[in-house]
Amino acid sequence: MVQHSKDGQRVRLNRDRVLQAAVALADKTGIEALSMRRLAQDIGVVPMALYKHVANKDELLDGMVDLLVAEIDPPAPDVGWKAAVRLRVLSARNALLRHPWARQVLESRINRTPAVLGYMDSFIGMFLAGGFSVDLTHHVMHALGSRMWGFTQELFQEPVTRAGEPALSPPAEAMAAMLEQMAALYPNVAQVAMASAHDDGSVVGPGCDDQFEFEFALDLLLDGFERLHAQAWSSRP
Amino acid sequence: MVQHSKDGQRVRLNRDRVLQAAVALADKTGIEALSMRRLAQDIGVVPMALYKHVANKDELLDGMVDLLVAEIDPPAPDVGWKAAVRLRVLSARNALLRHPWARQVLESRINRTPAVLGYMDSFIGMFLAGGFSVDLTHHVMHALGSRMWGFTQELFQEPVTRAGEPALSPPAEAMAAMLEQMAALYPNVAQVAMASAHDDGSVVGPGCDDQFEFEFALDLLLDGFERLHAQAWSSRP
DNA sequence: ACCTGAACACCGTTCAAGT
DNA sequence: ACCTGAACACCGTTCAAGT
Repeated sequence: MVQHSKDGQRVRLNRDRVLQAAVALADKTGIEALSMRRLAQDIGVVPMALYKHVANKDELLDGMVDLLVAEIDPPAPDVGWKAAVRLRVLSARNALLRHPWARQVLESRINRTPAVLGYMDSFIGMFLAGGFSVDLTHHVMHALGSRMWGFTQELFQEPVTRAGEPALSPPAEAMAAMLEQMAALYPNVAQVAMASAHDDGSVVGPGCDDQFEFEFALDLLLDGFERLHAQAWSSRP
Repeated sequence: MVQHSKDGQRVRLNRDRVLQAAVALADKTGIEALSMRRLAQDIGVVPMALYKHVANKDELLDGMVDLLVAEIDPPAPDVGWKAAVRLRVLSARNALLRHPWARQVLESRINRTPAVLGYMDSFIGMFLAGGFSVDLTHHVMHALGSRMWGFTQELFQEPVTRAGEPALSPPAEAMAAMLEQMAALYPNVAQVAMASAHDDGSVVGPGCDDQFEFEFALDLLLDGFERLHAQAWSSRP
């Protein structure tokens, strides 16, 4: 993993190399396996060498988020606020799908680096450019919440499969018995799960189309925003 | 912290005492400070004693979530689905405000203990009882997402103040200078922040009414659900 | 200026031994 | 049956020393 230049000399470590390596490692092994020591080992350097380029692990994580933010598309020009917001949120979502660690990192910390503030600023700008009042924009941003980052908490989330381990599932009969017991204990969960499983033909698993669910909620909110804007809604009485 | 019965004998440790102590410790010192070793010390027992009552730290966290779920009110009878859902989500939110660690714990793991599944089941039951199709209920649950747990990612979240440390803020002139710089770099953020600060008279801080923002988004979604239900919306073409 | 080694104060968890 | 002590394989980070 140590990078060498043509003449065999070590490439000098710098902040960007550290952050890129951290993202690559987190992508590959998951966020729990990302430690300063493991990262250093991956780069081919002693743990303490990292501390010349990031102050501590928190700053490392901030830097990783900054790299993620840079992957999100800028607002599309001339498509109207609604399409612009929609496209951008879906672009953020795509960035998140490429970096599964990002959701947890975004959720577990206050993110106020210049890159993050810049993203939020240009996000707010889409509503203002669409003629939204500052007041409505404020509340609408809150309503979007984590959707602005391309995620919401998933309801029927699958267990995180560590990179490497295969997700081994119990044999079919055991599965059927489990389902039966589930249906007895949690009839409503079962009903919803059955219905969506029937739709897409998968018997096990929730059989949800994540993308559909995400856009369903996103559009509900966007439609709500549109309605409020049309009626010149204000939070002030 | 060691509990003794009247005759001075040690009260026998059990799973519930461990979980209660864990919740109390997390409430008091924050989730980062909750370690098996620290918890054991708090209870007055050697670390390994805990492992007779919880398999590992993950199970401890699951158990803590179960205690939280038990604090959420059951569905209110005879008020209609919309009021029932609204009340329950706000009850979940209150439970979360009492236990600041819960949001992170809920977000960082798959929660599928019987207590959690029971909560989800009865939550789904509110929509079904309101005449929602299984299909619509399914998507509506996804749209609620983490709002079902009483939270969404807060946009302008304050830094977490560790229990104990005072939140010291820079002097007023430094603050003003910072705001000016902020406004130059992130004009849209500044505009939104200024407007809401003006509303409630606070100059520093975002000046958001969390409760208002939460209910704003919640009601947008609930209104959207109502509209879809009224028009017999289905995800199947 | 940048990297290193040794050390400190922590983790979660195992195992074999105590009562 | 329940608790203990010692040990293992990890953490993030400090400090003083090397080149």
